[in-house]
Amino acid sequence: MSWSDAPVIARALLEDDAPVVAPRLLGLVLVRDGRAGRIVEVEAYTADDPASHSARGRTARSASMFDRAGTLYVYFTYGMHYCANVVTGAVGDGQAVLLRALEPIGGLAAMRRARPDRRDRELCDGPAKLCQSFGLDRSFDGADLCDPNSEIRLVDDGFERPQQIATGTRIGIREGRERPWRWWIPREH
DNA sequence: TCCCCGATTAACT
DNA sequence: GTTAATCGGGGAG
Repeated sequence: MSWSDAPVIARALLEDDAPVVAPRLLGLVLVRDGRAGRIVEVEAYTADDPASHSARGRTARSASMFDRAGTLYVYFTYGMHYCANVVTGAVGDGQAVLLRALEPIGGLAAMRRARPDRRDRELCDGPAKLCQSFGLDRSFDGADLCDPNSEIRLVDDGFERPQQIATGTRIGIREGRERPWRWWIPREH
């Protein structure tokens, strides 16, 4: 099945705690405006987690992180970058999975235009890079990834489950390092 | 109101 | 390995 006619995932797949959902997302496909990328690296964040934006309760920035599973949470950081998350759990939980890296599988031309002079493998190999390639900003915050008519969607193209999943410490955080809440599909090479 | 710093990236040495 | 870029969030006062 091609990603272009693949169905959106069932919301129930996301209605569990972020550390449970995160490895589940590996291999699924993010689709927006003719662009598609297979999820190859994720991190989990929860409300009782000092590294999470939801740790100190709901704020204007993190509000969508407390919405229902399948909501897209996009935040702005370092004065120039956006990062995208898939909200999980129940309404009010404040849990999400950060999309850290995708493998570009469709709409490469549009991605190259969004990130000129980069190698293809550098189009989506970072949380802010994938947002650049997909043109994501705060206007996408709150979108529903499980709505088949949504501008941005999460689909399952039948890709076989990854044979190997690696896990380890999350990147770029100070507190919460004892939680091995990063998962990725090891690069074939 | 002020001030510090970040779930990053790219361009250095 | 180090560091500048760049600015909004949110805690402190």
